[in-house]
Amino acid sequence: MTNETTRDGVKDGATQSAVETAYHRIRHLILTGEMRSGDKLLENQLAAAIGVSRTPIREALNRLNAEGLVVLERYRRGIVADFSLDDAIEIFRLRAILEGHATSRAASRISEADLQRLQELERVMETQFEELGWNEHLEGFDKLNAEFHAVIAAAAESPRLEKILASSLELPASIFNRYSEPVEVRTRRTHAQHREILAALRARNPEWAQAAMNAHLFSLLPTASGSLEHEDGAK
Amino acid sequence: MTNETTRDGVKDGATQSAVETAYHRIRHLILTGEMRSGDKLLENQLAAAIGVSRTPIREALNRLNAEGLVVLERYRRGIVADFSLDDAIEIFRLRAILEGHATSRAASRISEADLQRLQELERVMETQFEELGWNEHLEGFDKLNAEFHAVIAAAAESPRLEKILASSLELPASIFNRYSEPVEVRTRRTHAQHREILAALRARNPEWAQAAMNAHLFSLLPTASGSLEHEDGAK
DNA sequence: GAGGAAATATTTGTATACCTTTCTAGCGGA
DNA sequence: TCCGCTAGAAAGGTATACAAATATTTCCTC
Repeated sequence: MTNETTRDGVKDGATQSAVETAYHRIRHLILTGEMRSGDKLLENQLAAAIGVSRTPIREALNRLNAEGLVVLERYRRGIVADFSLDDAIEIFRLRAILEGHATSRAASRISEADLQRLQELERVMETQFEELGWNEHLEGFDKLNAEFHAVIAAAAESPRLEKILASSLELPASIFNRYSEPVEVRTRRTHAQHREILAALRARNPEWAQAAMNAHLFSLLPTASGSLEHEDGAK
Repeated sequence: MTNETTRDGVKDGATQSAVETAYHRIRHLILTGEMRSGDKLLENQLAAAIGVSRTPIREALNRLNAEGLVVLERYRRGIVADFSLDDAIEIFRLRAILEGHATSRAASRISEADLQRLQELERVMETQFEELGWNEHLEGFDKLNAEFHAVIAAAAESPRLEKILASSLELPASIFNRYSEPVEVRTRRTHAQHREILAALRARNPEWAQAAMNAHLFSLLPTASGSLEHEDGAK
């Protein structure tokens, strides 16, 4: 039940390739906010930092470029992509459409094991929230929440849909936190919504499941004019 | 509008990079059916054929792998992806969802120039069909039809949506023709549907436009059991 | 002739060298 | 001071060399 990434599970020795290493390292830098929008991505510098040559670095940057996380132009140095409010809105709208569809399909396909996994994930998220409070639970929450959504996407049994959700519609957590409602407002509602999605999946009710997922995502969707007064004046 | 295909144009304009050349050449080989599912993609062989080194070939193959057109496994030679009937159904379903959404957005955003471009494209398609007949018009049709859909996708003004439609949900024409209804059945209906989509866009009616696009795409969607009896016996 | 292990040939993965283009610091003139 | 220009430096693009792994052939045993 606690298997994280060992799909085949035979041997985890598997010596990750240099481009896999580079890809995950750079992606992590961006998604966690260690590198911010506009930061320069110099191939030599990254190669030295990660300990491989420029070749795998270039391959990793190209993948991240295709996913929209970095911007590459010929002969120009790559930079971390900038996400405007409009970008965030667009991503959430597309996520809602595609993840709603995925949830609908998942409702009639998901296995009992996956349902239990979802319940366990949500239980841990809520426990950590109660124990650690609003801010300290965030790091663990992001990871667990990502798996919660990934399990549902996988249960839809549509490999291209799963891939699009995992690769093309990612948003750095820092950007998300910048544009969305503050964590105090959305945390309790998120947990209630997760429980409702789980209930709809258990009931194997595609329409309900889709609607619940849509409600969840649209509730997080930032709006251009209305809901940003809470932004702190500093910065 | 965009003057693509500037092969060695008279203008000094932007000599295409080696990876762009390789990417388009290989992609064309696959989409037109010159290379079929399962065919081996040897880097050295492609490099020699296209006249560049392995480096840009590898970059092109990686892009095509991300788009789902080729399958790469570490240390194994790449092969042209295989598209099953289920794959074709999945792609058309996702296209319908996303392109329907794009058409809805386009209805309230599309420019007069783009509307005229769509009308012109449809006019040429119908003219060529009348003049060349069912089979001979196909090559030209595929290109014009692709632009018809691309203009609408661009008019939606959602760059990620446009990119997903252009890159992640492509299907080789040969595969499409294998699984879909024969050209004699679908050609006239396709033109009627294009006219309806155009009318809905002109009327700036998002719901109508989305529904018309969905009808168009779902009418092309192959079904697992019902609609393939027309397949000629020679299998 | 079949099966399988070792030897050989191919093929991909990575590092490095070299070329082309962009970036930047410094200079000179208005 | 502010442009504009121009080398020199820096960075990305491509070709090539070499290492690691796979694919194929050879050859032995039965």
